[in-house]
Amino acid sequence: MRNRRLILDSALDVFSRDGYGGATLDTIAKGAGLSKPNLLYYFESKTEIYVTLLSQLLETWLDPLVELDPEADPVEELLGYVRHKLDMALELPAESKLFAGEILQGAPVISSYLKDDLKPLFDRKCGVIQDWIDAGKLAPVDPAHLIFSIWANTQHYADFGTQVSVLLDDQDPAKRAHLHLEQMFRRLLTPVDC
Amino acid sequence: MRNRRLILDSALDVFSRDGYGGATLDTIAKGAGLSKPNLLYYFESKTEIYVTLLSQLLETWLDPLVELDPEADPVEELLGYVRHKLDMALELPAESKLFAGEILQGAPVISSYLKDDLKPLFDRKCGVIQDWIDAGKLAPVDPAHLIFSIWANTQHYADFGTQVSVLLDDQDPAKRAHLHLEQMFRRLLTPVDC
DNA sequence: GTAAATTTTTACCATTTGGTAAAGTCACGA
DNA sequence: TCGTGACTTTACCAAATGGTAAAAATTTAC
Repeated sequence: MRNRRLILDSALDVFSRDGYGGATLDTIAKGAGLSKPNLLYYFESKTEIYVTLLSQLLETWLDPLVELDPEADPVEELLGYVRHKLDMALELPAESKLFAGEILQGAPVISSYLKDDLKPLFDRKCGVIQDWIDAGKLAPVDPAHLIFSIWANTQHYADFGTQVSVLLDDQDPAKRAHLHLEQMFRRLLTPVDC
Repeated sequence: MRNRRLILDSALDVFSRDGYGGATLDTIAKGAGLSKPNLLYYFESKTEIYVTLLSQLLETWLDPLVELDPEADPVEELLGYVRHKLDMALELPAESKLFAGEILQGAPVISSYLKDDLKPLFDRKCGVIQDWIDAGKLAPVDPAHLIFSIWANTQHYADFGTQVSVLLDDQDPAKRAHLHLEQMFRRLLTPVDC
């Protein structure tokens, strides 16, 4: 069904721009080139569209964290994760904004996902990072807050993209953002012994 | 006028929780202990409440950045800024979320503020940081992206507070967040010559 | 104590919104 | 060619929402 894709594409635009409460079925339908009742032939309700969108998002969104390989070189592995997350934020800002909006409003829809899926993965990866530190392959950092700061820094370029654009005179932030984050996290993570 | 304050307090709650589009005058009025028409005696429209709230917010929000003193010790001055911003995020999460929601939606209300007020201040402070670097008192960093990363890391604890709470099992993140950010930015900013 | 000004309530209203019913269109296989 | 199932349109509805008019209540000033 091609129309389902068109609807979800349009809905991603609208929900990420106007928030759940500000989005209307008419706007979404128009964006997909359909009438509202026609849209409701493919989805039962506004909420169902929103939930579908978030579910699909979550599947791919956490993937980079899953990939974090305990066997690889810790610093490079984490820097690769930073790069990957930054690229995702720069290339898929709407997805990032949709997620941000949902969390901002207290995660009414995905709170059970956070507890049941994200939390165990998060704890596991905190363990991996702690093991790296214990092995002396990584400077001692707080694993949980390290992950928070990676998320915060990368998603900032999507979620606060409007502000970033204004402050940088609309120059493309990608290159300098990459360099800055690489520098920051390399310094933080490289074990010192000089 | 005490009722105006009650209305703004309630509106801050509602707007930051439900977003502009999701907020309703009835909800705001109920939160302030008033009826909707009574609320509209004090404010002309929903938009006026929202704009008033944002204006008041912006006044105090940027203050810490204004205070950044070119004469002080660079590393300690910037670390003090980080601490201050983190404290604000932890103590006034609703304000942070209101701002985040506005930027997330493309800053429809405050885009002129960003261009006319924030941008000049931002450029000035980038200059200060660059001077510090040129004087060898700060490790070479990209000033603009340094500020972004300070904002990103501190506001994260407010804007994504829901997620943080879930992942940390509701333990208070304040102390560890402070330690982590201090460590991260100290390493990034301290000039190396060993 | 009373008139004027301020504040609050009651009763509305037009529009928007999420959603439905049902009639119509279209492709396609028998 | 007819029927069947998938899809689309038209016409609609009840509830919610931002906002108004005007009367009623309350406070303030003299």
